Amino acid sequence: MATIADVAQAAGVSISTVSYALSGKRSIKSDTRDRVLAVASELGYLPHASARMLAAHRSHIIAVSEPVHPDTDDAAHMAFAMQTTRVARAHNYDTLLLVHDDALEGMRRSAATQLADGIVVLDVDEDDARVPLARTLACPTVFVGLPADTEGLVCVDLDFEAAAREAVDRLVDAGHRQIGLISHRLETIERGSNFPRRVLRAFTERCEERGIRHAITHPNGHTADGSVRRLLEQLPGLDGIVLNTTADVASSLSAILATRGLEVPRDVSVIAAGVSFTTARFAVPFDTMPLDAQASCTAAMDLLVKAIDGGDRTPRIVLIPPTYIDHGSVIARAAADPDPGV
Amino acid sequence: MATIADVAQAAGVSISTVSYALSGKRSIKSDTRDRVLAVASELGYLPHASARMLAAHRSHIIAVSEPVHPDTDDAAHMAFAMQTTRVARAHNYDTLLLVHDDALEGMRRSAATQLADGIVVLDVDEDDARVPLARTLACPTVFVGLPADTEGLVCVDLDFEAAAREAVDRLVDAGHRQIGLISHRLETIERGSNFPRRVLRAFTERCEERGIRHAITHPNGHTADGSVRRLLEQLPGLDGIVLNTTADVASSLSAILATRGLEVPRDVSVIAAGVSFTTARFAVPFDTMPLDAQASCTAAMDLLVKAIDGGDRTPRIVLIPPTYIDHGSVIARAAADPDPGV
DNA sequence: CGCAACTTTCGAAGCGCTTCGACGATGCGC
DNA sequence: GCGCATCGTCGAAGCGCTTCGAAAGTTGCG
Repeated sequence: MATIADVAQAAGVSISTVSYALSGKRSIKSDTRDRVLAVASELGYLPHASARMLAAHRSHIIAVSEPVHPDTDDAAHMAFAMQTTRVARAHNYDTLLLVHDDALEGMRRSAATQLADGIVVLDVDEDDARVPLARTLACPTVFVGLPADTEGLVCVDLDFEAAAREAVDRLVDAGHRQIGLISHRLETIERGSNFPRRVLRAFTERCEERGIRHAITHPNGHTADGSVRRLLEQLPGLDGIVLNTTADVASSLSAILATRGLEVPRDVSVIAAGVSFTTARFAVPFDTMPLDAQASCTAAMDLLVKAIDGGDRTPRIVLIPPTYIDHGSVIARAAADPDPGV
Repeated sequence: MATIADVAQAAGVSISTVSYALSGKRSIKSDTRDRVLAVASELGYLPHASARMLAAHRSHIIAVSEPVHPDTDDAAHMAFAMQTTRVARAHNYDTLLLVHDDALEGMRRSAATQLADGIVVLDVDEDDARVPLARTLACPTVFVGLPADTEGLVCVDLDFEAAAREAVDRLVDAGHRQIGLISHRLETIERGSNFPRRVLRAFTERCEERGIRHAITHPNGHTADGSVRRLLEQLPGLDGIVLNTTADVASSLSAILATRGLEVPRDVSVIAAGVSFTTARFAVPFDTMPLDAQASCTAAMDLLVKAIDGGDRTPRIVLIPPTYIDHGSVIARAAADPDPGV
């Protein structure tokens, strides 16, 4: 491996000149700089990572805390971890994956040893133990997801409330009058996941504001079987469904409605809101406002880099407005509002 | 952050004594050592990662190359990345995630800058560009998966051939006489994935050795719809199915067979071989020989650590024998072999 | 009692880089 | 033509740790 000393010698300049030529932190005469760069690339010189870290007090590594519970939705988590990594690279950072069963230990260690310049916390629970920990760490930290107490934190998340409201509004504006919400399994919610509750709350509020009959159900297995039955019991004239659930439940919905003679969108309109899978490949693709890993991770990384490089650690909550993707699963009903609005 | 100098001063010894007391690389009188350890934990001392790396020529970081193609099976990949990380921690290594679109650049960089002590290459293609690259790197590398040319490499993989043979044997021994294989989509195979071909080959060979009628099909969508139709065309008396395909295709199988009046296992026995999803939660759970991330990653990490710490870089191929998990989806047929064997 | 052989601890030399202060060389104004 | 600011470069001081060699202090044996 070539060192900076090799480059300096080959280019006939001092070590510091090479360093400045490569970093651009001081001006170097352009022909000297060109010579240094040429020699460096010829020798295949790349600075030794730990030497650079030690001298510059900067590791260019970001730790990603991704805990894994039994009911973890692997595909969704993967997307976030991958996106975080991809976005980090765009900022010239590498990512260290922390999945140790004790997520706290990993965060503490990578902060204390200064292995990481910053931390991204994924899959945040309502009452997440990583929240109080982050408050004690000197290491800049960004949460992707909203814990209950956000005091002093930097958080990024999809605006689930807005997604729920928009789903209701779209259905109501298109003339729907009996709307059901298929939520996540109760165990998921009880385990502490936060966003399903936010959707529940906003859904209920908006339906009530608009004076619409509504019902909520939680699947108990991995299909929409029981959910559909319960919704129809409560809303015999069910004409709209909002989905905020898992991929397996959502993908089973059309077939299960079909067994009751209901077709999407002919009889029932469907909108997925704040879901982490794509509905495009379903037999009947549903309109969706996805929980977009790319948007969240990009915003989170911007904030993190700003905190690391710019020293701006102002606490803040960034809610990402949902994007509506139309797949034709919502149609206007006979009793449609004369002014569809939106 | 406390440094080693702080610990030394507080314990009234020299820096090197602290270092040896903590590393155990030289003997230190036990009461001195205890005092040092006590002071260190009292001050919450943890060695500065990059200083340690620089001095010890060891980063305690392993790079994990996980490329992402359009048809990537996210959940399966996640499992491997997570398992690798977990196993690495057990060896006191952290993992750096390399998912940059140019996987080669990441490997080259982390090796050249000595950011990583070793590399784990996941999701290996038949003709993987990372193979020739690894041969040029000084950094110990382990492949999880088998490329076409394994010359000089260290590779770990499930013994897919054995899994395919065992599936055939189990079915034949239980009296099945017309066996179909539902493989992966052709585009996946053409993209370069290796293991589907190994399964195809071994399946065909074994069926011919045992003189059994057989057929192979590739799904073209995300359900088993067309596959079942094609198999039944070729094998009207189809009584056994081997699955080596994706989760969505597999999970749709029972329902699709049902539309033809076929029930598992009453009419058709099913075995999944070398699949990366769990069949336990299917409506009808299938017997399976899973592609087990934990087994592969553990074996890979053992080899990698042996290469890093022990300097043993002998090329070798480790094939992990499949484990058969019985869920009752195979039953004996009328024409059963008098000696079920196995 | 003296010397060899340990045992225990220390000092100092790096690891390869960044960065600060300084120094000679130029350019400019008066 | 002299002083002053600016430019381009260099030397050296770390960053916090590991590790080698050696210096004390101890023990054992002839």
